[in-house]
Amino acid sequence: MNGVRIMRGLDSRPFPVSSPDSKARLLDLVQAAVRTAFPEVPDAAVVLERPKSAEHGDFATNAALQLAKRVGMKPRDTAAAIVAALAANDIIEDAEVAGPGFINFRLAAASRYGVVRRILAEGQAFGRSAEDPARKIMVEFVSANPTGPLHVGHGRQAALGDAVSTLLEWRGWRVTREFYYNDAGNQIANLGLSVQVRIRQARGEAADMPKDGYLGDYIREIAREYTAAHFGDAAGNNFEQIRQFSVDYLRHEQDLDLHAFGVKFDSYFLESSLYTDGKVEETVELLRKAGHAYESEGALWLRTTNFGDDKDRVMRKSDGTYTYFLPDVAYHLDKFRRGFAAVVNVQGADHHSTVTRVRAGLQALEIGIPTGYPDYVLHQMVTVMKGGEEVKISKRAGSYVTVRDLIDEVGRDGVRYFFLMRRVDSQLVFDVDLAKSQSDENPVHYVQYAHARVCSVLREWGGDVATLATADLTRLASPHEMALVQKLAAFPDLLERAATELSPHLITYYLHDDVAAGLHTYYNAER
RNA sequence: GCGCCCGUAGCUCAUCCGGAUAGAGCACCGGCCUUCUAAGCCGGGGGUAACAGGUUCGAAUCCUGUCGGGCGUGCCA
Repeated sequence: MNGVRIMRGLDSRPFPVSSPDSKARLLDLVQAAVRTAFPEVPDAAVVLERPKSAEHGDFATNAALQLAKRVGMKPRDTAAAIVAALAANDIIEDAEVAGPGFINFRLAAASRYGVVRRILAEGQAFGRSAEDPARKIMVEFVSANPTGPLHVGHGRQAALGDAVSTLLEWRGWRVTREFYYNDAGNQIANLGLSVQVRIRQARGEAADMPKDGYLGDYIREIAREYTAAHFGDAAGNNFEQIRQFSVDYLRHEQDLDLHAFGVKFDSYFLESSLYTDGKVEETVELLRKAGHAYESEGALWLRTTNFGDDKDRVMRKSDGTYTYFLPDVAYHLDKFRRGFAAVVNVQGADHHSTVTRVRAGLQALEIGIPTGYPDYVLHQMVTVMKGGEEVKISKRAGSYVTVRDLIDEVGRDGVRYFFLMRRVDSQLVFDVDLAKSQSDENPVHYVQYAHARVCSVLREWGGDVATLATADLTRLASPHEMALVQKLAAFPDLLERAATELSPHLITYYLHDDVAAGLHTYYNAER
């Protein structure tokens, strides 16, 4: 369990569904059979899986392989005993012992095609769960500093955060999407200074960039806007006003980017509010009271080594200002107090080191926040390919590929899909030329094309989809049709898994490899 | 040095809380256009899952080590 090792793991209990499906009924049957055949092992667990290969039936279980040693029988004999103990029923057409001791089940036609009726009846609700207001969860993502445009890394975060949120909603969670602005601290001061320098340079004055100044062209643009607006500060001397103007300007730009990307947040949280509301000070006090803070070399430290960190961390520097660490702890304390017992943070893997630190800080409060709070989805880095070459990204030098660039060139849906195609722990290569291409090499195109064909078929047919609910579905008996129906039946399980593992890429693969490929095969074979 | 992620077909990648013959798309080879998008379909070749050990009835999957790539390792965020 690589990518999610860092996560506490979400509660995977299934939410109640409207009516038990074939899988649930089959599971009951098999469990009963195991208890009948082997009453001496009442705790035997039965797991039904959907075989990769259609020739292994609709469902399979390895229960006999697991049980064989405990009951002192050969695996295949164990499996045969379970099959023999199956109660009479109308959903299993065939149960056979296969391979080393698997039991493969083939469903009766009525049960297998029941899923089609179910999809027709439930429509978009298929596979989803009703919202449970008691299950509140926050997904924090993007959280870019307002010091520049959103770049490709933020794009991956935006796509991931929004997709994870949607998956959780489909599984019944009440999700709050939140954006955290680091609008306090050094970087913002540098932003203000950088803009101030550009304002003065534009006036023909000599002014040097600070050491960590921002060099991108957008800084000149902000300087121009500020000068144009004037604010009675033609000389660019009102630093506080320049700083505020720059932050507001960039926040607005980021809002436009997110809007173009179709991502909406429920709330925005300003780091600066943690200071103005006294939450930073309060957090320090709580940590002191819990006895894990100490002073050394003029700084205030937290003994995070008591909570799994490899070294203690500075909370307040010797110059009296706070490191980013303390506001982070204060922020997550605030999330907890707002009633979010579950929180997922979507971040780039370059922030990996904060995970242990923030969790340690929350434990050090000793107010009953669970270990492993919050959960993290950490994604690996993004590189951009264009014209067969990697586009180098340097924030310092101001060379960039922004989210807006990608959206303008590729389109919103394509950009989102590309960002969701890979496991989060894989580095992602965004090939702009591929994403733009109208060819079957482009997975987005392949999926969209399948959808277009479905629409086309329905249009040609011209009938009412609702009437299909009463059609004779057992006529869907060709291998292509059966395979497609099986794929559709697997969707609810897939959805649950993708939500529990916070892994949207499972859905993109399903759409591409199973649904789109299945539809293309089906239409062309049956035409 | 230490920590985390990655290494699977020519390419891009799935599969990873151990299961059946390691899959998909593209690329390549051979077939298929009077009917809904040939932007497609059917068939075929292509694999020591980086490498070496270990655990197991069974390892791409778990453990150990080695090699290679990425990201961290701050009184920056």
